[in-house]
Amino acid sequence: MFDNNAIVSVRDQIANQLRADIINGTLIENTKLKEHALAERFGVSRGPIRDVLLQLSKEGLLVSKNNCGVSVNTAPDTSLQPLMINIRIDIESFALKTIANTLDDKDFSYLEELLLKLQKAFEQQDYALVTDLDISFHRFFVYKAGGEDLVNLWQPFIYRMRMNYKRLDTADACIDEHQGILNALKNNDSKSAVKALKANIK
Amino acid sequence: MFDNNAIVSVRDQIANQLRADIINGTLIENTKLKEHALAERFGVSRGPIRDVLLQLSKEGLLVSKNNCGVSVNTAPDTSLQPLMINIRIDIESFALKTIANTLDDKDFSYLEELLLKLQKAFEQQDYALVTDLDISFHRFFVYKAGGEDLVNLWQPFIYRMRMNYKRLDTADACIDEHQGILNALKNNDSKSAVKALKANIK
DNA sequence: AAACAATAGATTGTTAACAATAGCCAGTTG
DNA sequence: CAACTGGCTATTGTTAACAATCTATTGTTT
Repeated sequence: MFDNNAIVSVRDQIANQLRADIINGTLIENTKLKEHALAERFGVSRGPIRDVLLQLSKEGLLVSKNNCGVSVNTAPDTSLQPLMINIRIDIESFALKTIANTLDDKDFSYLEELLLKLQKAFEQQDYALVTDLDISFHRFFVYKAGGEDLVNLWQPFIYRMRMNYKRLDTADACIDEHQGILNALKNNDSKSAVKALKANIK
Repeated sequence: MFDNNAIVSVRDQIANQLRADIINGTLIENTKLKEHALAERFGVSRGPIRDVLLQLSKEGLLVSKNNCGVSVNTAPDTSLQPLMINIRIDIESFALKTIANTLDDKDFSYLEELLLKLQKAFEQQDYALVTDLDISFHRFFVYKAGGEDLVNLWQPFIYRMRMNYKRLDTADACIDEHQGILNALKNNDSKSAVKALKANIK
């Protein structure tokens, strides 16, 4: 996940693209996705496409009915939102507490760089990239604390939640909140980090 | 999920079988699963098998490395267990509170029947079935409260947790705990239901 | 005209052959 | 003797054709 080898499988590339389209609203709710059309779009056969659709269904972004194809899932019912927020906070607080005092300079510069890119993405109004970087920032903690394993449990929540608020905070607030988390980590102050996190998740 | 049509896709049948094998310990950690062998075992081609492996990887029961096949995942690190227990309780408490006062006789008799089967499975020492029925009991709440959507978020946690304790409680304790939840629901006492739930999850 | 049945088209589910890749073992070289 | 290169085998990744299923339309019947 955070190793040097930047090779990404065809499947993951397609999955990332479709995920982005759904989260950004390019693909609207209930849109039916046809395997053949997607295969043509990405220049592969239907096999890998089916893999991707299955994957995204497991993540909750798509819903699939037997022999009836898959379509873009509706945003989760708002009644679920408080629950999902709680769980995100549970997981990410756990992560922050776990990794506090274990980060080195390389980790910090990775996060700093992420925030710089985030700032730039805001300036260029590239909101797809904003979302991507935002998620990457949080994923870093989760991965550090619980590895691929915990990331797999955590990811569906964040993806599903993102379907609800297409509109993001103002740039300044978002950057500040993330910077708050990062600063607290630098000071080995996990309590403040969690506090900053809670301000960020809503 | 709980509708009459009992038709289950080939994919799901195979997935259920493999899941059971992993949770029950028939398939031990780090066992490498070969697509061709599985295809032969289940009498299908490699296509559906690949789908299943991808699905179970998303659930965390398997891990997959590019071009290197999939193998049975190790049980989650014990440091994650408190977190996972919390989240299960979060979700299932939410579910119990949500559905309290909404259940009808049909629901209750479904749950009663489940407990009867559970008792029988214990008597016959069919622990695979015990696990299955236990999970079904809890899934009922979660589905009622949040539909397929919430089930998808919840399921990976329960599967992953089940990898840790192969050994189940004694029959009596397990039945009693579930009966406690059911009784509280019948009395529309969601508070007691949650309390009984917390006793059950550990 | 409304309801039902049959048919045609489109779409997914499955299969088997083909291509690419990783791991392993032998043979070679310093 | 250790380390490396090369090819071989086993396994996964991909493809395109075929089978099964669903949707919609059209035609028939009452």
